[in-house]
Amino acid sequence: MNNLRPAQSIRRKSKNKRRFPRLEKGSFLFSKPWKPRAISRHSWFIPPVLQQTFCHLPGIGTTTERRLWREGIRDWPTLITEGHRLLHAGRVDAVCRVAEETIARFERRDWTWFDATLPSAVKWRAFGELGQHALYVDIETDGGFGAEAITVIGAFDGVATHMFVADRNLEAARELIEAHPLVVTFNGQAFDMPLIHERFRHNLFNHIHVDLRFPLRKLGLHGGLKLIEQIVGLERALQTQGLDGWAAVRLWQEWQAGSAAALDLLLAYNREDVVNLAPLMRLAFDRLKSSSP
DNA sequence: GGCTGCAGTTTGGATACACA
DNA sequence: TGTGTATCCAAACTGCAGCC
Repeated sequence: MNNLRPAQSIRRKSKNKRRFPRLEKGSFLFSKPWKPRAISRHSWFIPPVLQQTFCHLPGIGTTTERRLWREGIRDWPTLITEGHRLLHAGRVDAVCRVAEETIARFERRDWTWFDATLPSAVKWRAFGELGQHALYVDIETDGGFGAEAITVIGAFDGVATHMFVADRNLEAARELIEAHPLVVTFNGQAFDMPLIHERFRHNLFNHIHVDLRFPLRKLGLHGGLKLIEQIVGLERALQTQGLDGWAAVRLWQEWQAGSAAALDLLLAYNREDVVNLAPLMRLAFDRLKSSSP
C-alpha cells in the first residue's frame, strides 16, 4: 500500500534555499545562536513540540505516536536508535529512513517539506519551534476570488503590524512572508494562502502554514474568527465592531470612489484581524499541547 | 506453510465550514 | 455564492502473532 497521503504528496515541492533566522536555543538541532530581536509578545518559553512528532512517518499514526511517547521516545534520533524494539520489523527501515530525512530537512530549515509532509491536524506543533518567528497574515479582497482580487494584505510579526495595499505596496508583502518560517492564518488554507501563492507565483515560499480554524475547532471553538474572539474575550475597537469580510469589500469600493476614511477603517479592521491571531495561536498551542501526553 | 484474528493505518466519499 | 480544505466515518488494507 502506498503510505504517502495523496493530498500531501502532490503539494508544493519547493527547493527554495533561502536562509531564515536561526531558532532559539532549546532546539537540539540548532547550534548557532539566533540574534535576539526586539521585545516580543512571543518572548515566553515555548517548548519544542514539532521534534516530538512522528505521525508523518510511514506506517505511524496517532495511536503509534502516543505509544512511542509513552515508551519515552520523544525525538527523531531516539526513534532511530530505539524504534526497532517498538515498531513492526517490516516497517523499521522505512520509518528510520524518513526520520533521518526529517532530521536533515530540519537542519536545512526546509520548512516547505514539513508543510507538505505533516498532517494538517498537527501543524500547530510547529509553533513550538517556530513560534517566535511566526507571521500572522490576513487578506482582504474586492469580492472576487483570484490573485488580482487581493486589495489588502495585513501581517503581524509579533512586534509590529504591516499593511500592504493594492496599487501601492502590495508586492512588498512577498518579502515579509518570505522572511518568516511560520505563517498563521484563519481559514487561510482555503482562502488566504492560495490567493497569496497565486499572486506571488514566481516565488516559492519556505514556511509551514498553520490554519488556526482547525486547531481551534478541535478545542470546541466553532464559528468564524469574530465569534471566537468574543468567546475567548478578545475585544475590538468600537469603530471596527460589526465589520466583516463583506464590509471590507464595501470599504474598498468607497476608497476607490475617493473616500480616504474608508481605507483607514479597512486597514484598522484588517490590523485587528492579524493582531488577534497571535493570542489565539498561543491559546490553541497551549491547550492542544497540554491535552497531549 | 496456511489460516485466523487483531491492531493499526490508509483510502475515499460525503459533509461541514468559513472566508471574501 | 463560489471556493477549497478538513473532518468524519466506514471499509479496505497491511503486518504481525498465535495456532495447527
